Amino acid sequence: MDIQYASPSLFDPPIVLSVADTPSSPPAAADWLAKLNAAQREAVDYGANDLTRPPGALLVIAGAGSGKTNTLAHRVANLVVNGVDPHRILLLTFSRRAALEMTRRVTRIAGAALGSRAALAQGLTWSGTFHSVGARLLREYADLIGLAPSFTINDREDSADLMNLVRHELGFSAKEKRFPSKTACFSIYSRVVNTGASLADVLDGAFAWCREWEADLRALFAAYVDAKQKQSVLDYDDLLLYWSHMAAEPAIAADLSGRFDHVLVDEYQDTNRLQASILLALKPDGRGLTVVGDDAQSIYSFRGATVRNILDFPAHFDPPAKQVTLEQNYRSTQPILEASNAVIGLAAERYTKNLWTDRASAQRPHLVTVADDADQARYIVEQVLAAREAGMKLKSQAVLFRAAHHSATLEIELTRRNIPFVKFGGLKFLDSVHVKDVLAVLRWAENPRDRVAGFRVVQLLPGVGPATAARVLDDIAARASVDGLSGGAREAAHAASNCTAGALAAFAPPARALEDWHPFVALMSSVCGRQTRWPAEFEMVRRWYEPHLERNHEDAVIRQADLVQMESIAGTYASRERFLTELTLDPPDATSDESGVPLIDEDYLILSTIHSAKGQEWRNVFVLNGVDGCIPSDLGTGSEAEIDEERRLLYVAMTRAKEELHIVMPQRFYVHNQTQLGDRHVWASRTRFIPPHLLPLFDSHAWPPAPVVTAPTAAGLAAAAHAKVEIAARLRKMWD
DNA sequence: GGGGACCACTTTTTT
DNA sequence: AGTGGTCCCC
Repeated sequence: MDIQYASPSLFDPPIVLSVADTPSSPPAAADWLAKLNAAQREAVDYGANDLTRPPGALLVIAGAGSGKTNTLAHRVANLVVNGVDPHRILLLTFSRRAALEMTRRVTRIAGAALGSRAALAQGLTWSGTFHSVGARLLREYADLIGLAPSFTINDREDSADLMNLVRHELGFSAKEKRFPSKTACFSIYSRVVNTGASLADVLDGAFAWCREWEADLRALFAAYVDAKQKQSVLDYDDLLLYWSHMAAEPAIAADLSGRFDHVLVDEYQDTNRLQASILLALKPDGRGLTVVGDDAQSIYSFRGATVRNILDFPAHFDPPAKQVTLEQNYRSTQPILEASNAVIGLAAERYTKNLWTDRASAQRPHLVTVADDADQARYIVEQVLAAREAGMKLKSQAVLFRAAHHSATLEIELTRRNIPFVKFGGLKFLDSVHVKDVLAVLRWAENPRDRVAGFRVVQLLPGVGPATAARVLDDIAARASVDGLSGGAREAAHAASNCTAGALAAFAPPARALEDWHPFVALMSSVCGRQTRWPAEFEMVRRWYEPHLERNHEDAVIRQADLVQMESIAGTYASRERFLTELTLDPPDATSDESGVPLIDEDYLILSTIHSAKGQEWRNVFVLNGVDGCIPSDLGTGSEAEIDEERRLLYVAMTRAKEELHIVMPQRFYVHNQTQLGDRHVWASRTRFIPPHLLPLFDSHAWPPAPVVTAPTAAGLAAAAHAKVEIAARLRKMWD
């Protein structure tokens, strides 16, 4: 089959490595590999210098801080040094940040080895998350698989909204007994897709209270899939699902897997069945496949990830995958590592190794008892500032927590004390209504069949509610189906675009919306017809939106500032489509206090959920709320498996620390909005993951320290008696 | 049919 | 704090 690549710009001209740079045996057994230990070296070298064909599957079990990223980067660099075309390497990472870091390192390492750094800088074009790579591939092959290339991607909320729309249409919202919420429906759907399990099994396992709705849910999901297809909209799961089906289709599979000689996957313990199936479809015999991970750090099972992927990996292939284990930890001091090992050692199921290190230290991790949330914040501020006084940058220090809201009190205290910070995880500014409103306009323009976006946009006008909005959308759809009947997916999309403007202009709005209707039609026809160049278009939408923002929100000024900031982000993307896609798949993951995002060179403290801290390290680490109910979260104690995942979370948090680790335990904390009792506080006890027999591994103390009662000593008084101090006289003198 | 007022409920983690 | 539902008036 002859594949025409839709966007050739994705492929930079292949890098030509000069013959002198690629000797058949790597230069002098490569001293650039000399710093690696034996196990790392084995992983890096495995099959790398056989130019005839890629080696069989490789599994690298890499404990926390064992130089995993470095090893993977060296392996990629080694492949390139040995002549593999970097364009033919697919590198799947967990986040965009990880992808950038990896590309940076590979460039540096391979550059040092080859002395042709500049050429390699643009080489690794295929690195990113499963989802973003999937989106790219799907756009290229869209025509072949009956997908409109202009498809838009729904984030979690959009997907739930669409699910809700369908739920209403099927009349499930009016059932006599309450039907599962849109979020619940969507979670169930997503879980079925990601785990590859049957609906019945998923319901039995994780959603027992929805068991009775199985038949209705099945009908709902069928209608949901139908709606997505009619609207040319994909959700996150579809990016993987379409990819996996595409890769299993013989006509496309050969071309697809032929594009990549090597596929490398980071954080393999956090992939799900669907992702594993994609890899197997790409590399059925495992040749050229490398996966790296650590089962002790698996913390994403709530999203369908399964450690079975990593455990069963070797046996998938014949001969079984080569396995290399990295056990030397280069990150943490020995006492920190010992405490972390002890915590993970109590897991019901233990798969791996104890990490070891030669970084000695006398300082055990601190286990600090404080009175409450407020004292916890004060303790951290005091310690952070003290460390900075001692020369440790704020950026080298991090505060980690189980749930995003756990840092609320600390954030207030930091703001009050003027300490800059950046927070990772939790709500993104993309989730706020005003940002979603503006994005909905752009998404609707990009894909006029996107009903969720259109529904939202039309209702921004005063006097337009769900009923009118539905009529508007029906008008547009009716027009589009007449005009677009003959063409394929691409033609239909174009036709739909024209129809939006036409149908809007012809629509008779309700009296209350009359005044706002014409500016709205003008905006939409301009945006749909691409009459304005890209970043300028954003400004146009923003200006149109501003009066609606002011009408609907008390705090319009703050929200306006967000949109202005977003406009400058928009300017960094080449097109509307790129902007929407990348923003949905890799949303900016940091938020900071109201002073705005700190400048690059400015120093700031890191606040992060434990999940978002994955793969990172800091010299000084504070873990908030080391108490039962927070770690483990009281919502995650249903089963032994859930508890173990919470334990791994604590393990991940602890192993982020290089030099100092503080686990802080407020003795009581406030619970807000309890239904019956209103706000109240509850007493908390130390996390169950640090039982009494582990206490010797920690340095336990309370803060603030009990005041030492001092009295003048007899000797002191005797000494003072010699010098009689005339204080009264001094006070008088002040006014002379 | 739109929308304001009021109430109950809810968020653990994220591509 | 924001959502979703219901009630009621325009």
